[in-house]
Amino acid sequence: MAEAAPRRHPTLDEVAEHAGVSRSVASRALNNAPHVSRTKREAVERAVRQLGYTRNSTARALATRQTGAAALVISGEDPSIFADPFFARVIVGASAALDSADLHLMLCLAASDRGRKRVEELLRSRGADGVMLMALREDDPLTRMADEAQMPVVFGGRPVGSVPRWYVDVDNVGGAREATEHLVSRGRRRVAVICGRLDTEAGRARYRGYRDAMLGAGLDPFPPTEGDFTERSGAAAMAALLAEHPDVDGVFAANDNMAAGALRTVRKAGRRVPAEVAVVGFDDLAIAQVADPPLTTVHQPVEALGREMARMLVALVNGQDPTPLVLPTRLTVRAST
Amino acid sequence: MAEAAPRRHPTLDEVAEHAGVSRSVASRALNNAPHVSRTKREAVERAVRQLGYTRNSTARALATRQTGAAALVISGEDPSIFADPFFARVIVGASAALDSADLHLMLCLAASDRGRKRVEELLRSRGADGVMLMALREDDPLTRMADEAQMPVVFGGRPVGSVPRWYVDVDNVGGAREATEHLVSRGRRRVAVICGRLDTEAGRARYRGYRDAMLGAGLDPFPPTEGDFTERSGAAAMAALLAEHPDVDGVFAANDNMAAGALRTVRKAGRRVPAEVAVVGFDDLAIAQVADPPLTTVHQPVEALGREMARMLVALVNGQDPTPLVLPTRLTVRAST
DNA sequence: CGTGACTTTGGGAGCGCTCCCACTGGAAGC
DNA sequence: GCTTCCAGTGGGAGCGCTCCCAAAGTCACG
Repeated sequence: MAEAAPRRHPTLDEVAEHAGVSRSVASRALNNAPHVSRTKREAVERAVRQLGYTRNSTARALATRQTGAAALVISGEDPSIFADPFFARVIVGASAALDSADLHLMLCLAASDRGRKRVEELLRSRGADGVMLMALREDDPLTRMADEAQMPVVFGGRPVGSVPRWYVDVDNVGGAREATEHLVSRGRRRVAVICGRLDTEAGRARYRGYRDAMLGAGLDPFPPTEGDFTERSGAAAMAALLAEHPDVDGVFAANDNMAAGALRTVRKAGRRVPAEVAVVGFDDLAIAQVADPPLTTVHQPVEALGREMARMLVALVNGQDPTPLVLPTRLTVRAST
Repeated sequence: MAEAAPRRHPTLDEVAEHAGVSRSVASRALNNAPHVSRTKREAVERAVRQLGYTRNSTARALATRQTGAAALVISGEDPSIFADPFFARVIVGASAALDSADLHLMLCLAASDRGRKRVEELLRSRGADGVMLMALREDDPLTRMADEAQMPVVFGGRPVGSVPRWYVDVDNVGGAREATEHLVSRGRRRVAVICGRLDTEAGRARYRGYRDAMLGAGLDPFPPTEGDFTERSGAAAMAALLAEHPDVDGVFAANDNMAAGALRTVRKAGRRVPAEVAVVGFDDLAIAQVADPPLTTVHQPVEALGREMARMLVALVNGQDPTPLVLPTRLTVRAST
């Protein structure tokens, strides 16, 4: 026609013109909406193909007030927390669930101040349809931002000191209790604990579970020896434990990384696992199976955690009001106990 | 005023009215653009504060034709490939670089057909300003999509069989060669190789490096024993190797996961590392330090890989024409050799 | 053949922002 | 005193889409 110039991106108007219909009809045809005759629908489809048209998602987002994206925000002082494969698996689960709801995933590592600023900007400027929040710590500035967010918020794990309206968590207390009871049932009496960060709810809850189990068994719980969920901190905590309580015969570590570190220290100290010291972890990540000896651990459904967070968010975005979820854990016994 | 109704989201027009200026001035003030008097600028800032205004990022995106987001696409048959902590570290690097360019990160795990469809949709509908592509395999459908993408594309690692215009890679050949030469320098003569997937460029390049080094030392290279970059596959490959070539005295594994698996098998077979069999890995991920014995490995700058990909993309988005980058590797010697 | 009940159609008004441009008025230059 | 210049200003036209709504066409039924 007149405009043979190869425009970069054809618009819906051009498709409509090419197909000899109005913009409205073209739009309806594209969205598989009703009230379009068979002929015109086909004409539009042909025009789309000939022009290589793809709808501009930004314009659509503006008109519909839906961005088509959900954000996953991972808090933490420094970005290396994200190196924990735990998050990778959460993402796998969330990504799958978002995929089936046709939502894209925006990943925000809110480590630096700048990162947090940008998250705040995102939450306030409606750059996403909803947000999933993880790894919050005590007095985390993200908690306030979440309150002020202009969109639905789902928490992964509960924040410290408050119970949000919507969250997906794992039965940390129950899992830790079961792990500790298992050690006791193996005849251990001096069962120590290597805690995760006690400024996280998961860290606290797992200690609580340990404590409950010890008291329930009529044993003295150890005071918390705190790690930060890394292998290195587990190794250090175990060294401290061995120095102070040489008669320790069991250890519950609040995650697998720290349990692996503990294993390393115990081995280096020349003690045998599980004969002299039995060790239980938490998470059941890959490292648990690779550890030497393979780690007895509390399995938690990590992909499911991500998936359920995403599903809950999708429900919220669709105007529903889902109920919070606490996923069960399950003890997996291997050679370390 | 007349409209005392508590509107959900104030618009720029409302801010302008509240501040007694025009929309244009308000916009300029918000963007720190020139041609705004001090008084009006302050009036706008006050109005913004009073109304709790935040700019609608979608509307802005439509007007500027910039989404403010970059996508990171990770290919792969099944999503579990993403569990490899390698990607987490790439993300940490990329995220930091994108942060300083004020771009958000969209993460796409293009595992399923549906996932790939959605990536294609994203690339064609300009849902991002640019895209980083990783873990492509031979004849990967994403290669074609990348060609047709309506935005800049940066490759992480080279795709099989072609050299894209913009990429960041790691010196896989050089690293593998150095690893193998190191084994030879330790007096090993029967040095086997556990390859990564040979339908990836990294897998092939690392085998090539191994082969070069063996030939250079006047030794017979082993034919490739192929793994898939997982610990389990490394263990299996090592078992096969030991069965077929009981006299193996050195192994180069194409990544740390497989090297760790090999370590496990060797230990189970009752051979000592490194006395009887020396093992070298590739990547220098956390597992290398935790392995028993700690793994000699080819360190690659994983965060830097992500960072440089992001930087290159930012440059492209800004209309520059950066040059491809190949990052150096470095052998890190530990107790396994 | 009129009437109500649909379905199909396209015009137009947004969604909330940026940016071009024409206009004003005061300072500087001659 | 009269141009020249430019910082400051606001109107208006998009960006490309969705969706409301009024108008036109189709059909069956009494």
